[in-house]
Amino acid sequence: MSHNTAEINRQLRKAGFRVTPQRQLILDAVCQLGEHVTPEAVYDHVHRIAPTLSRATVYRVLHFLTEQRVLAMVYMADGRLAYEMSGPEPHHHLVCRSCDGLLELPHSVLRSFRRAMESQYDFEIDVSHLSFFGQCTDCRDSAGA
Amino acid sequence: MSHNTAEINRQLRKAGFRVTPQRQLILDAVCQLGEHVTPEAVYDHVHRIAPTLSRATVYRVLHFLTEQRVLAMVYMADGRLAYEMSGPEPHHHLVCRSCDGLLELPHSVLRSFRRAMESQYDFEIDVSHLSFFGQCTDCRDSAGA
DNA sequence: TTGTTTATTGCGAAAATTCGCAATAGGTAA
DNA sequence: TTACCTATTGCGAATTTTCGCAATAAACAA
Repeated sequence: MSHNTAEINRQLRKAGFRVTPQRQLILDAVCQLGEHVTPEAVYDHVHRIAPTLSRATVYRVLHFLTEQRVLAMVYMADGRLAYEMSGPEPHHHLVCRSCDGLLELPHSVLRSFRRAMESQYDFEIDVSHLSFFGQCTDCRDSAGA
Repeated sequence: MSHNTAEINRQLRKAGFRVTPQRQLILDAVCQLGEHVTPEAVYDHVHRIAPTLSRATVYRVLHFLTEQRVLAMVYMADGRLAYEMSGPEPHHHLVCRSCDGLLELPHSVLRSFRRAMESQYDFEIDVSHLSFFGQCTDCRDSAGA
């Protein structure tokens, strides 16, 4: 468990929300399961510990924690939705549509783009996590051969 | 109807796929319904004309036409998936999470970013349509007040 | 502690999306 | 035109995601 539970709980309470065992379990699950965690994976994991915890709650909590910026939504190549912890330093992915491979993109790469949107459009992009889809070197090479 | 049917059909046949009335109806529907068209909207529209056309087919054709780059997937602020024609000149959106408003982003803005990814990571980003989420001026102002 | 308020959960049903498979019908070549 | 091959459809069932509402239990104040 690498997230700061106490800090997160304080933040939620301060905003008038409640810290429930369900929310903690689900957060722990995402944290342990790593990157690109699907709702079903969370449910499976959590259901073993708390068999009465319902699917609906998993979905609701996942949404909720995303709104609170504790988690970040991640789009998979197939269009499905997954989640992961949204750490203090955002990171991004280049997702290859052909091989489903992931390339990490440091946040610094997005900084200038974000600033440009702010100055040109007065729009504040949420960059907690972005995924870009396309083709990696290897797949492009083998396709073009 | 503003898409070049003949050209698209030719392209599909050339790739070994078939041009069916269902596919044409669904494509026409997306074209007519405009931007950010949901599967349900397509089904409603198409179902009036062809009552036996099934939901499954709508989903399959939407996926298919996206793979063929005829349509582009668009993520809505709530995480749901929608579709739209992927014209010759891509355009992008700044989507406000608070008011769901859309700001058009000309493709030129993305060009340099795309090139950077290509030279730095040798990764070819598919930029047929991108959506960035965040907050627009108005919502930020009213929230911060 | 105890009581009050109301955010949150669990349940079952609804809605949305995907899957498997037999039947249909495009494309092509003779 | 006809016949063949197989991509695609429609159907119904499975799976995933959302919804509505009554019951529960966090947070907080007394």
